[in-house]
Amino acid sequence: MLTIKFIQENKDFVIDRLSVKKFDGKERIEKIIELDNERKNTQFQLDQKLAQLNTISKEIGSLFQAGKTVEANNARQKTSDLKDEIKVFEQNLAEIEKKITSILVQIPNIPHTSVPIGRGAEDNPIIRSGGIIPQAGSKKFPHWELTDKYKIIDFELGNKLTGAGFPVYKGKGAKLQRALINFFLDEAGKEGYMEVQPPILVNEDSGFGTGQLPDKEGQMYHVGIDNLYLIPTAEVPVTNIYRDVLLNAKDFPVKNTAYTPCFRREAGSYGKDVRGLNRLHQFDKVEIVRLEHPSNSYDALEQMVNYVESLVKKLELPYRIVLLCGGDMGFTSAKTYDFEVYSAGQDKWLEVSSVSNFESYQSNRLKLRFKEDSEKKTQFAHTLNGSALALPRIVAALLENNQTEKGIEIPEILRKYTGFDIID
RNA sequence: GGAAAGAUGGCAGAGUGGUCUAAUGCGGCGGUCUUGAAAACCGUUGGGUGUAACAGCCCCGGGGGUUCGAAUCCCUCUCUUUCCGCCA
Repeated sequence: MLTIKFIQENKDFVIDRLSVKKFDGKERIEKIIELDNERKNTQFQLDQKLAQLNTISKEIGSLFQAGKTVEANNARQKTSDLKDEIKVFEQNLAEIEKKITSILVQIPNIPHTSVPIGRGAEDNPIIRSGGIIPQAGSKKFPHWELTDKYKIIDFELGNKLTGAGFPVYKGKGAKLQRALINFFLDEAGKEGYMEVQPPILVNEDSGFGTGQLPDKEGQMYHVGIDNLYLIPTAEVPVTNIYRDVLLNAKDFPVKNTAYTPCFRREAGSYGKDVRGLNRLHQFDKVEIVRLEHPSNSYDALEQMVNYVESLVKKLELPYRIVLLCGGDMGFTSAKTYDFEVYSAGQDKWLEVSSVSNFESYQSNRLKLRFKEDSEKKTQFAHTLNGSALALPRIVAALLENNQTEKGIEIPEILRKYTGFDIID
């Protein structure tokens, strides 16, 4: 979430930038400023009362030790009013703080000044593209027909075991999954990301830290009996490794990567887009997470985009990189690039990665700070992350683009991971 | 799942109701000495809030309570360790 200090000092700027995200924040911003002033005032009065009580208590202590019991007991009488007043201030303060937080978590991150204005996906500028879109010659089948034909992914079986959106990968289909995961992790390792294997269930604090809770609760599967959530992305556990951590400026960059299954309820999604591998409840993803000094986070974002680009190039997929406009951005992000690959069987661009800079929006929630050697004050670190990459749509594109009469050709780079050249 | 013990500063560890604004040791930082280093000695050493800067206030696992006063007593939750049970 945004810091109150920043809101206090940049009120009009914040309101203006929020409007780029199609968020009308004027009323809430003004309310927060008002409440924060009230908070300071209440805190000050409470502190004064506490100071008085501390003084009296010390006096009573020394009176008792000096054996002056009568005076001590007299002094004790005086504290009762003081304690009542303290109680009132404490209650008021708690109420004000609760109100502030409840409004603050409703306010999205403000987009970076380089984010274009726009309403939705149709307004996202294409930054770069590459690869060769297969020419329409022979008929290209959608992947759900290919997975059936070669018996590599069984959607019906998943329905039986769990429900829609939980496919079973079989034979070369399963091996392809494993190959992609290993390929992505190896590449991330070469790029300097340390591999971690986090839990895939997280607690409420973690969900809050990265911004899934409280608002997007319905997007996550919840294990009620233990009050834990299945992660929608490795971003959640990996970023929360650094919750309540105080780093040194020298520690940057901190680079982690993780493979995890991801679970999303996708409540409200239905229709054509959910066919086959396009939208699943459980899928595999390798994520990269990076912590940065604020002065370097936008360079880091470009580096991450270049890295993800290198992956789709190595997989020989036709791709394009779009910069999300204000209206299409996520709640917590300050700037996001999406990667889309072209999938010939559906004649569609499929989103396979989203790379974002959250600036200090997450670290404020996480209390993820750092300190310069020369300075006493701590600052919030910047957090960034990106998919590198999400598997299902990569698999869909590979199947649809690489289909031939003989079968599905595996890209050169993956062959040492799969152990086979063709799915037939 | 049952029983017991425990959770204190970067680490180790004392403190069981009133100079605890937490002893001591290690580590870190600065200095003296030295050609340089080590050793020794001296000093220093967290976070939050707040302020122009001080002051003040809060933090001894989390939350609540008792008391004029809580690291210390009570309740509760979480976690750790040991033993038992179960078990990949």
